[in-house]
Amino acid sequence: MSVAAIYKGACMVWITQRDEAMFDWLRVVRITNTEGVRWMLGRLNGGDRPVTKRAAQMWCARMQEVGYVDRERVSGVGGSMIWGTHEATGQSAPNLFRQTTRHEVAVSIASAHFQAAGYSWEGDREAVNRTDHQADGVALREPIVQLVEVELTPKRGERYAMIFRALQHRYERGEIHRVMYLTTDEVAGYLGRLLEDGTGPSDDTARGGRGAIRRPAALTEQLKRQMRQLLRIEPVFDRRGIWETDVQPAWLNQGGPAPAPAAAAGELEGVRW
DNA sequence: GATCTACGTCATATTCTGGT
DNA sequence: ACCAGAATATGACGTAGATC
Repeated sequence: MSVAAIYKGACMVWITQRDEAMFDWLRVVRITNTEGVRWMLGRLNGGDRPVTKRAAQMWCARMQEVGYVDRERVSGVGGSMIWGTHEATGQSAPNLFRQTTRHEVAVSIASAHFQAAGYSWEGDREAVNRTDHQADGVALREPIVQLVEVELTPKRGERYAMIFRALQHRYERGEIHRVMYLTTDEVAGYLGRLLEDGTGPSDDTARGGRGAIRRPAALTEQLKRQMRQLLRIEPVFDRRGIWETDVQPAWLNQGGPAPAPAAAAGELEGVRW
């Protein structure tokens, strides 16, 4: 193993391949928290379990001491935000107070869980046009290509209709096999109703920050049926966007190989998940 | 074997939050 | 503003493993 010793005053910190792999991961996800570090360190240590919270904190403290990691406690979020410094990742520090930051941290936790379960993880390709959709990440485990969406607040029904059409298009082209929605309880309930009868939530619970969500007339029966096959919805995040657990959910190892899109086209019921 | 880092557990300190 | 409890971070210490 290639190991570099970094001296900072009287303190010496070993930078191992594992640490460099952590920096690579931080370059992809940009920002995370202690939970994400726990699972990624566990994965890079060669296991499928997270290290303890203390170990993750110690790793952050060591890397912070030599200037490779920075962190900050943010009021109301819970825990510290953690990111790689410019020296470690070549990227500038993230803005901790953007609305999307909580979402980015949640995506990083999802990424860490998938990788701990043996998937590889990469960012989705950019949307090719206005009707296309870029997911939060892609979890790969040969031969299955799984898009991952982290959904902490519900979108408008019309927006979902557009996204679902884009997902179905990508599925039919053979680009992807499945889509996993990792959500809060609230969003899971909303999406579940949306895919069942298209009614969506009552107006007072269906606020995505842009007013009440109305009935999404654009969601056709065919699209709902297609999405019930293509999507899987798992409510793993709490209201803060934290997914805190020491055990991997069973569904990370469920599903088996997906059928080719051509085969699935005529035989949709119950084959993909 | 000596020395050093990594990581675990337990105890303690600090910070945040919600109620009065 | 103040207080109590919860959440989170930190410190101390022991053990394991790597290196010389």
